[in-house]
Amino acid sequence: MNVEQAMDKLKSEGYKYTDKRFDMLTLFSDEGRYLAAKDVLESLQVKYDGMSFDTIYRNLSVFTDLGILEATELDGEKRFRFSCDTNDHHHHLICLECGKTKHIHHCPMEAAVSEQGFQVTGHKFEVYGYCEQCQ
Amino acid sequence: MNVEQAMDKLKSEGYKYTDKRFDMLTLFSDEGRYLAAKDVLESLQVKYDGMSFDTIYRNLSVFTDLGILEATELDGEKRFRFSCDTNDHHHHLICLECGKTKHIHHCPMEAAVSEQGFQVTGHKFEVYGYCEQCQ
DNA sequence: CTCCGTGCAAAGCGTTTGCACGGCG
DNA sequence: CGCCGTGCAAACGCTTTGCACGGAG
Repeated sequence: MNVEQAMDKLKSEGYKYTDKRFDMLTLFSDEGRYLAAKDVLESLQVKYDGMSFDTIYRNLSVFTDLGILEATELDGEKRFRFSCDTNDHHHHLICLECGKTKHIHHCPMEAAVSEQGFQVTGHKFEVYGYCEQCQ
Repeated sequence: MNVEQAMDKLKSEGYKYTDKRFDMLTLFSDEGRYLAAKDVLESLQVKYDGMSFDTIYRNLSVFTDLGILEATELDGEKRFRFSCDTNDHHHHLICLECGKTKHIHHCPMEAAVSEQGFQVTGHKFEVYGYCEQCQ
């Protein structure tokens, strides 16, 4: 998925084109890492003067609902990243400093769970630390 | 670790004995599952009329600092459970309804991470779903 | 012209903190 | 009798929501 495809998806679902949505998606596409709402605001308010959290949050929510972004939560803060190819199930190494990620192509679910009577609906495997630049 | 050992630890670290602390620890010991602050309040305010979140949060913080409780975060809410034996590294199946947990004795870290240049400081592997009773 | 997207403001939720008092040691 | 633990109240950070206006289609 790239920015154009994401905007197409928006339109096909009845959402309108706006420069701010385009710029938000471009930001996520360019960065390719987890960003918090405040990171998005910081980036966009350079260009848009009155830009506030409301629009950010509302659009993040729209994007996530449409599967354009994927979300995780760290230290009570939601973070979002451009959705990776969903056909390729994987997990992330996440840098606690800059939010950059690396893929982990090993999913522990296969080996881990042999529980009877527990209906699994989801799982989370994340490794935290510091990337080469941030150490 | 049991309640008595936990209270001893508190004393040895210079913290005082209070009924509320004892009851909080007893609750966590009895339940043996993840509880949110509001769950603790709900349980203790039956016995203590003016009981408020302040004490809960402050003591949860103390307990966690001393390693008596372990914490995780789910849906923007901190949850705590009586610390399992720390010698036995493991992860949890967590019921999204009642918070009950089962241990997963397989840790994915060994198999997963062969990244160069990434300094790993922590990891999280949790499986979510519904236990037999809550399905 | 009709809604959707937006900014503004205020509220929401879980959590944290300053203060003064009361109780443990 | 000193200091820690507590309740009260207020503030906090992040997020969500009601409202009215302006811009996309």
